[in-house]
Amino acid sequence: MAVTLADVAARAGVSAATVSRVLSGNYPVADTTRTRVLRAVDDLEYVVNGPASALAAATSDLIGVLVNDIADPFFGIIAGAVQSEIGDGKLAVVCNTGGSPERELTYLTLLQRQRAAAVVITGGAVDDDAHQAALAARLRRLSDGGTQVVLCGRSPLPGTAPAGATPSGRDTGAEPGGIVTLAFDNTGGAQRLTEHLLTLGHRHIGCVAGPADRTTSRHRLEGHRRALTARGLPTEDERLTVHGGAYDRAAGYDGALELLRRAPELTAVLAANDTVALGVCAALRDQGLRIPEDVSVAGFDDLPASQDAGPPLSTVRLPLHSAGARAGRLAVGREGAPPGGVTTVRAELISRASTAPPPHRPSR
Amino acid sequence: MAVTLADVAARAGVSAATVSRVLSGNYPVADTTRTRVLRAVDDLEYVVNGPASALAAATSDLIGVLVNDIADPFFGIIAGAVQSEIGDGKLAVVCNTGGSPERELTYLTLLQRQRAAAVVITGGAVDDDAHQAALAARLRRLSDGGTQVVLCGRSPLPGTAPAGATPSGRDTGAEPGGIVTLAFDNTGGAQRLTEHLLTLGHRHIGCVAGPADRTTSRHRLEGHRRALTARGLPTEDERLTVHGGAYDRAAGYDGALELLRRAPELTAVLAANDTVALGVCAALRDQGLRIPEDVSVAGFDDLPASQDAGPPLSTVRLPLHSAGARAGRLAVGREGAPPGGVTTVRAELISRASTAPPPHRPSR
DNA sequence: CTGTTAGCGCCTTCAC
DNA sequence: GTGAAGGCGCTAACAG
Repeated sequence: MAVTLADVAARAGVSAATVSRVLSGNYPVADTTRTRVLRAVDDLEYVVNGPASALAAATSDLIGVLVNDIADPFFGIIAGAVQSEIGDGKLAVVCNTGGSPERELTYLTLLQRQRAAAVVITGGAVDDDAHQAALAARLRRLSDGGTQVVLCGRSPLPGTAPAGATPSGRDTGAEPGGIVTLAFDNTGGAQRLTEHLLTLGHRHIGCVAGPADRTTSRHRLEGHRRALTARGLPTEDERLTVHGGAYDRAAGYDGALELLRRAPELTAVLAANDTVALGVCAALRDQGLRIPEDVSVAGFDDLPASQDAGPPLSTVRLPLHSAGARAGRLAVGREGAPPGGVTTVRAELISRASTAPPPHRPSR
Repeated sequence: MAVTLADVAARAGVSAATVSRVLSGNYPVADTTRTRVLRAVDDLEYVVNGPASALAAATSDLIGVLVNDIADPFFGIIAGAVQSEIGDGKLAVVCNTGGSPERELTYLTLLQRQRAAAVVITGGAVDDDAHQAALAARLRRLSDGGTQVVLCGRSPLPGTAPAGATPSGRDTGAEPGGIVTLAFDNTGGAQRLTEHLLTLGHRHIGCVAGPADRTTSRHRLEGHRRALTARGLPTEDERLTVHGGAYDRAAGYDGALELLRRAPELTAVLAANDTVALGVCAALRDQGLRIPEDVSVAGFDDLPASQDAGPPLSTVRLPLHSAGARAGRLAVGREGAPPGGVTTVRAELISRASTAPPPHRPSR
């Protein structure tokens, strides 16, 4: 039905092999024949059959990108950056996992089925050994099958990337097909954020953390506690921390109300991320509290919208675009893997109007 | 190298055809053989070879989604909704065109090469007859090749979807493989937004419109002018309208400054969309103007961030999620095409704190 | 219900 | 520099 290589060959008066060679370009062909073939291609509006070519060549130009939620700019920015770096001939297959480990595995199977050239997995993982192991197994199989695997914004898989170079000096992470990791410094960022609040004078800091079963949540909380401990302050986890069901605005809203109920004396709230922080702000305002005069609020990620929020959010900037771009380059082999296969990208404190010193006397 | 159907067949003691039948499920197979095959599949960790299967069956489970910028929540929301409706076995290939018509065509070729099952094109088009024609031609070819084409948030292509049912009563848009369009009512939405401003008492309304060569920009401006004309007011296009180079914050910032220079008496600014509006707000604030006391600002789209902006934006809500979901269902044939192949989805006025009556006396 | 037989369209050694 | 031929892994008629 559709026009095939053979049709083009017939029209150009050459063999199918020649047409193939002209099209792939990686083989010497006489200039005169080349132009003749190209004209035939044009006349017939021939378009290569991807599946057939992938089958014969045992390669594909599909690159999978796994994200929790493409509607969330956090992931959108990373995905866009990945795509901008993989080149014009490659196609980015974006898969929304919704944060579900099962869907993550399902999509990886689908991508393996497509013989994807690479897979970029973004965002934090579910903090569960069984799932981590299942994931690691599948990723190793993908990697063995020639698919380049890149983790972006997630800690290295256990047992996948050796910690540092091996005794022999080989950095195993750099071998082609190895699993490369670009981790975000969630712990360090959160620590600096809490220090910022402590320096402002806050002593009653609530946390609306992310879902309890996510590594990102755990790491950010860890940074928070570290800052507290470093100053010899108690952490009061159980009372001052609530876990939301998701990283969304509603979780922030509900979490803030719960926090206020438990600890009306608090003067600052640390949110799981910027989106959650906006929900926190909304809840506080609805309770008649001013930000930052009565309560300070801080987010995480520094999404573009955060600078235009009311008030602009203090937060921790993650270099989402550059990390995604680097992940894209790693995926297509345009950049070598870092030594050990793992790099951690720094998170930078951004101080804006949503944080300020606490009120002199508890206003409530 | 990788395990194939034949390997599974050998291990299960059946023929390759039987394995294929078990896996695709659309053919009667004895229960005992089925389980035996399934166990072999499991033992060998077999994963179907997508390209081979696509080649043999002449179908693919790839669905292309063309967006201007996946980092923009406008497109992220639509893309996410599309993906949520296409089903678990289908893969969404998200392509960032960056608004460039050339890249749009390039990606369509790539998708045609993959023999994509469907293609969803989102967002406005470039307002250029040549490009529109080239696009229409390529889409028709895709459509003829069995790819379902869906336009989401874009006006119907000229000469593609007949206006209404044909005289004979056939609604050509409903035939499988036809090009389906879900258009946004940009004109109506903008008209209502300007009416809102006029009702508040504004008489000097500036526009920071989108790029001049985009249909979306044109349609929104048209709505604005219509509202003006309906009240017998002059439009003053050349002086009160500036076109940004993109739909981004910087365009809003620069556009607002330019507008202020040209028409310091203005009391309201209509932005191309919410993101642009945030830039406008930033510029106005930097000039010492209060929103909405000195100047009102309105956006378009009602992105999630808009309700949390400072101040919350008055805007026009576009049902991005439901439109994307519908586009997804249309793409996979889970929903029939509307009569004539075209539907326009309504845009709803959302009034928030960024718009208010103008100051009594021009404050400047 | 299951096995056999042809291709699907292209790439890639081999010869010429 | 170009052609001929085989096979990539799977599906879809046919038989049985």
